[in-house]
Amino acid sequence: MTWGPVLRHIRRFLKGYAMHAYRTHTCGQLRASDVGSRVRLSGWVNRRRDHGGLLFIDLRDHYGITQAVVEPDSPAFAAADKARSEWVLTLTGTVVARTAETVNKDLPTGEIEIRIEEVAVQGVAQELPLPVFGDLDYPEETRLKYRFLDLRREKLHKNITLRSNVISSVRKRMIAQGFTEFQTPILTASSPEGARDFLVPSRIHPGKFYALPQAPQQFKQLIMVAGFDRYFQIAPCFRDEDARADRSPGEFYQLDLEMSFVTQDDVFAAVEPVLHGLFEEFANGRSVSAAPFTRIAYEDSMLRYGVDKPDLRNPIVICDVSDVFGRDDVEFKAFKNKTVRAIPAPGAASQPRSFFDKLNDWARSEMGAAGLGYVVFESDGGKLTGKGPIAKFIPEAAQAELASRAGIKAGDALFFSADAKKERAAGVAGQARIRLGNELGLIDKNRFEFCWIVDFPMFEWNEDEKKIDFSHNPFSMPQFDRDAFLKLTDGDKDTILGIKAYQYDIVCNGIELSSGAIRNHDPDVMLKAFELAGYAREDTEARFGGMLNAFRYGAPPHGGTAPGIDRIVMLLAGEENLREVTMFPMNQQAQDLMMGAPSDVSAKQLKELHIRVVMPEKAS
RNA sequence: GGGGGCGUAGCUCAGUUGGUUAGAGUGACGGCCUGUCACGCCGUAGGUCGCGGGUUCGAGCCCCGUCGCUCCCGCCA
Repeated sequence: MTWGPVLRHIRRFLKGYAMHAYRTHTCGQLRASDVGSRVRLSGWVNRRRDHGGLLFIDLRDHYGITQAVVEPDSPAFAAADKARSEWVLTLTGTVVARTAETVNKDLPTGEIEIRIEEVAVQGVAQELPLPVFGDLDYPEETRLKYRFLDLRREKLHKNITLRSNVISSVRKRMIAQGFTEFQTPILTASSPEGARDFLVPSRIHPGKFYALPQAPQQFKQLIMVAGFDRYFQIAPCFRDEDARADRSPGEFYQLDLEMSFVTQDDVFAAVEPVLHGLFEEFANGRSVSAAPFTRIAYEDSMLRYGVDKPDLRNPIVICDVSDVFGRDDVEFKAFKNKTVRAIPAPGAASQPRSFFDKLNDWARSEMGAAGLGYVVFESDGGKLTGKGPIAKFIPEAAQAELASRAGIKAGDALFFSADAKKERAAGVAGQARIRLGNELGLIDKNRFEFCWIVDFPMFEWNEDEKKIDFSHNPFSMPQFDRDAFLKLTDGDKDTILGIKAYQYDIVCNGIELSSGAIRNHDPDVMLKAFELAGYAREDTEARFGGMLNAFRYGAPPHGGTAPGIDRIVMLLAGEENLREVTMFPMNQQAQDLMMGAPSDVSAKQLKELHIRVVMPEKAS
């Protein structure tokens, strides 16, 4: 006789009855069909409701909330009664159906509850500096210091989960498009252009430093030179610049991508389905503009929207009316010989006087403008008539011209931004357009409107230093005949400043999601471009020798872009601050309040790194 | 580096023209309550009004300085 079959039988028997130490189900799992089962759940005490003769405990985990109940005559009551908010408990009991009146329709588990038979305390919690239950707003400092509590809260927990799902979807979509994921170094060389670098001192090489990559820009181009054809990476990027609500201090993530043997249109065609599909997947009822996305030349964007990242949900379109104010019959002297941009404000005629004064004050104080003139158009016996402080300087015919050019109808107002400098007039008009869109409620929050901004200028005039600068990315390919480009000299200033680059941004709802370009893979053109921007050939060779050298051994034409992951998640989550979609963010002063970074280091560590700290002198 | 806003109980906030003992809600603690799900009711504890200085008979409130947080400008190829 053998014991084998008997042991197997016993094992099978025990498996049916012995419970897992912590849980048989999650807190979001049980349904009416589970009634009668004996189950074990583990989680945090979300909420405790003590009715004296009856104690409810809502147990919460990542998956959901389940109500548990215990009565005073139960042997488990004493233990359950001690539990407080955010204690971690393991509850064992039987699933019972709730009566019709006590079903909670707001919870997926609302048809049942657990009748508590055993309570095990896994972890107690002190009084909370930040309640997990509820969605009240709390101070940033508290939230960051107790990030682990904030992350338990529903909104943040959801946002971070969304972020993970977004990244997972991006990977799938990129791989499906034939891209291959590669890692690039975190410790690399300091790059002379761009933002301030984070530096890491070298122990082995005294006095020398690594830099954290601002972006894997040169690496991804080298990957193309290496023949991998299509690269992507969810790439960490590090820039030591001051923070903003939509700009994390220190570090952020990009969907970095690069492709070989492509034109600008090929890059667009590869990126559009990824972004469009991604946004559709997580839109949750919101609409996503159809691919192919609208393409707007930089110059047109600056004219029509006053910014290079227009929010196309805003229906307001700016137009130039300099010539109307230049006419002899228009007497408004303040606008003569200036660039004048007109910003229509649909329906603003019914706004009180304070609305116009407030906007004017804002333009003067925050934008440093001379002010925002305006004309209110009303119907006067079927005829459109301008009213307001400056209307009397504008004769009827000129008013009609302004109205028709700006698409004004009765009940609208028309604001004017004027400046001797074209860029300033455009900039103030652009900010006024955004403000008017918000204040007049013209922005549909349930839409994602994408566009490409294309044809950025390759160079710009630096007025302070009286020289030509790169206006965006020095590695972009100029839209110019190669031979003619190589022959350009300093004397061709106007021609040079007119050169566009194969440089483009993706914008969604007024947020710049990414910047990209068809790269300059021709060493001669690259040296020439840097020469035009005032860098001697030797300097360029010294600074970008690695990449230039690579281009001399057979470089394919290539291009790419790098949408910001954090900003994408921010848009999809409907948040206005990156900290709401980042698991462990730093504060605006680039400090991690939970971990205490940055921190002092020991004298020994400094010595090993050949570093001596010189504290800044305190102003006295 | 510069500008705006904020700083009062563990937390969210109120606090009148400068006037007696600085309040409410929430959380904590104790009591009552058998169907709640933001449970309800009663009670208790909890304060260097960010910090320092000044004006005043008297300052949470006014002034100066300072620190912290936040938003913006600069900066972010």
